[in-house]
Amino acid sequence: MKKTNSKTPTTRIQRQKRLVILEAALEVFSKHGFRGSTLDQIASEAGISKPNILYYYASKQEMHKELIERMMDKWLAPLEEMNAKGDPIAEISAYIKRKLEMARDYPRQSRLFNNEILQGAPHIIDLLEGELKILVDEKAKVIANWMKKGRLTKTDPYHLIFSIWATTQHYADFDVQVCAVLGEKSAINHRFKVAQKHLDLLFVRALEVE
Amino acid sequence: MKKTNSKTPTTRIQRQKRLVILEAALEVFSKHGFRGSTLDQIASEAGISKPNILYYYASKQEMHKELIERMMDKWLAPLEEMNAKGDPIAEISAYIKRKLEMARDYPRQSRLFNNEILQGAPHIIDLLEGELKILVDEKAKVIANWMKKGRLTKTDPYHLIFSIWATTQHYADFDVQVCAVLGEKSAINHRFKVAQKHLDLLFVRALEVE
DNA sequence: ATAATTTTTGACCATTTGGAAAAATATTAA
DNA sequence: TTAATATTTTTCCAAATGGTCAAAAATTAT
Repeated sequence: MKKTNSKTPTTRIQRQKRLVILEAALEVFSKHGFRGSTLDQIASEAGISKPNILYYYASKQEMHKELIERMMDKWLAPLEEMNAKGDPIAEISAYIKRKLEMARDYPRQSRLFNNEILQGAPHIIDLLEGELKILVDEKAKVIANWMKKGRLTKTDPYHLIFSIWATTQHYADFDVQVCAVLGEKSAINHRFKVAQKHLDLLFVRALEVE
Repeated sequence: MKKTNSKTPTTRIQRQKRLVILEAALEVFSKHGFRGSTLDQIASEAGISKPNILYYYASKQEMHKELIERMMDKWLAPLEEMNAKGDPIAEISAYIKRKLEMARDYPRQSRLFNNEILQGAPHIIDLLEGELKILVDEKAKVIANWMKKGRLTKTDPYHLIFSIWATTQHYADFDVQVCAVLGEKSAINHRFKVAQKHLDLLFVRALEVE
C-alpha cells in the first residue's frame, strides 16, 4: 500500500488522477453544495469507483477543502492586481474585466464559492475575516484616496467593490437565469461581450469625474 | 384521520401550523438547498417531530414547492411595478430601492432562490423561461424606449436589469461575506443605508443624461 | 363525562450515504 | 519471470435519511 492522501502526490500520474477527481468533485459540489453532494455522484462523474476516490482523497471533506483552497487563491488574485499608482478609472475598469473573465472561464469555482457563502461560509469564515478583509481594507483605502483626490466620484469604496463582485459573479452564479431571460439567441461569447461593455459603461460613467 | 395535505388548509390553526413549518423549512432550505436539507433539521427547527411535519406536508418536495412558489411571487412584484409613464431615473431608482428592501427584509427567500438557481433551477426553469422572460422583455422594452428618447444613457437594458438584481441581492446572498469584510462596526440598518446611497449613486450617475 | 375526531409521536422500514477491508488486478523492480 | 508494490474494485457496514404506521395524547362534539 501507499499513502492514501497527503498534500503532495508523489508521481505525475497520481497528481493527474487527483486532478480528474477534483474536476468531477468541482462539477458536483458547485451544483449541490457540500451536504447535497454525494461520493457516488462524484465517482460517477469521474468515471471511477467510489472507493477509488477514497484512495486518493481520505474523505469528502478533504476534496472539498482542496477545492475551496484552490478557488480562494484564484478568487483573490484579481483584486490584488489593482494598482494604486495606476489611473483610477483604468484600474477599476481592468479589475471589472478580470473579474468578468473569471466568471466566464471559471463559473463552477464561482458557484462553489457562492454555495459556501450561502451555507454561512463554515470553511472559509476565518479567511474572509482575515486575509480577505485585510486585502479589501487596503484596496478600499486606495479607492478612497483616489476619491479624495477628486479622481473618482465619491461613494463608499467597500460597497463599490461589492457591486463589482456582485455584477460580475452574477454571470457565473445566475447563468441559468441569464440564459433563460436572454433566450437562445445569446451565445456565451456574445453574452459576455455585451456584459463587459455594459458593466464598463455602468461603472466608468458613474465614477468618472467630468 | 384527516387530509394530510392539500392546497387550502381548513382551519386557521392548521394554516398557522403549516406556516410554522414553512418558516422552519425556509430557514433550512435557504441555507443548505433542497438536497442538503433534511426533514430532521426542519423538524428540529420547527420544534416538532418529523412525522408531525409529514402530517401537514405530504413530502419534503411539497414543502419546497410551496416555498418556491411563494417566493417567486414576491420576487417578481418589484419589477412589475416599474412604470413606463413615470420618470425614467426615478423609476429605476425606486426599483433599486424596492429590490434592496427585499434583500433586507427577506434574505432567506433570496437565498432560497439563489440555491435553486445554482442547482440549475430544476423547479422553476419553466417560470424563468416563461413568466419571468415575458416580464423582463416587457420592461427591457420600456427601458430601451427611454434610452431611445434620450432620457437615459444607452446601454443594454437586459444587462442593466441583471446589474440591479445582482447588486441588490448580493446583500442577502453574500451577507456573511459583506459582514466579514465590513467587520462588526456595521449594524444592519446602517449597512443598508450606505448600500442604498451607493447603489443609487452608481446607477443614477451612470444612467443620467446631462 | 363520553365518544368521535384531530394532532402528535415513538417505533419502525427501505434506501442512501460516507467510508472500511480485503481481495483482485495492474504495474514496476529484480 | 517473479516478487514487490501500486491501483482498482467488489463486498460490506453503520449511520443517516425520507417516509410509514399504529398507538398515544389532545381536542372537540354530544
